[in-house]
Amino acid sequence: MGAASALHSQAVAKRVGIASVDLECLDMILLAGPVTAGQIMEHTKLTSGAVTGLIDRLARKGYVERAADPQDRRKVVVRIVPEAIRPILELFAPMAERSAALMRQYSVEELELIADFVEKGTELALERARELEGG
Amino acid sequence: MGAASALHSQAVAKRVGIASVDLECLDMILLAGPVTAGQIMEHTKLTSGAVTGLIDRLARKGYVERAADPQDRRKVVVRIVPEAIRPILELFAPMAERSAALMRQYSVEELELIADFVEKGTELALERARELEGG
DNA sequence: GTCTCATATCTCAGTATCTAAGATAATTAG
DNA sequence: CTAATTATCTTAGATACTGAGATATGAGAC
Repeated sequence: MGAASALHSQAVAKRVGIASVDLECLDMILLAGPVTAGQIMEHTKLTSGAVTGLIDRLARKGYVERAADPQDRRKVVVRIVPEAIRPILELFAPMAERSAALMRQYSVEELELIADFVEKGTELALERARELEGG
Repeated sequence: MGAASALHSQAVAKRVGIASVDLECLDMILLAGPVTAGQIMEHTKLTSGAVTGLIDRLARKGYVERAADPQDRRKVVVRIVPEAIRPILELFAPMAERSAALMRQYSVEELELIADFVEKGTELALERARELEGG
């Protein structure tokens, strides 16, 4: 399912005309609200130089804007430009709708069971990833 | 969960010292048996030139071997070298064991429900990806 | 058989992205 | 107020990808 989901994202990215990493990053900014370049570094595991380039690409296409953080002026906060990403959200909409339709076929108890499994599986993967990075 | 799974794969790839795409490709060859360069193209959505380079990298490190297809000598079949990938499989083992342990906490009926949901979700993503690529 | 077209992979030039190291600027601690 | 730290940007060099074209094999028409 992870592989299928990655293929879906890749297909959307190709339609939009941006790289998969760039789209993934855009999604992250959308979900996490305005984020700093450093947060993008942590999330994508890219170096600072690569993140600078990534933000440059997204900004050049108008999807995001850079702004100085008033609290800490070393930081750069990156904000989504809502109008610009609307076409992208529309490409995701059919998948979201069909997922919702799939979920409606299950009872609340069943969905809770599935969600619980998914959360535990996610935690397992994240924990093991941390282990591999650390030791 | 897809993102977490991707992070786990990335962490394994980093430990092994190869790129994520290369590891993903190795996994595919392992699952699908000996495959041709063309099948790798389809799976990874890379161009033929990129796949040549990818096989070169895996072969140089000894993980796979090239061989001519006796049926069609234009084709190049790529085979896993089992001894070489053993250390990689060991890095995946803990995650596999813990996933198995998680699954043992559920009844057969519950697991069937979850598997069914996952399969349907996978099909949804693949179908939508095909739509985006086609129309 | 041989000619043509299609298929499978490789090669190569140009482009893009990444890493690593170092520069710049702002913040924090002593 | 100086030194150390933090956050981002810049740059050079390495690597990988795309697209076009080369090479070699296979398949069908005649």
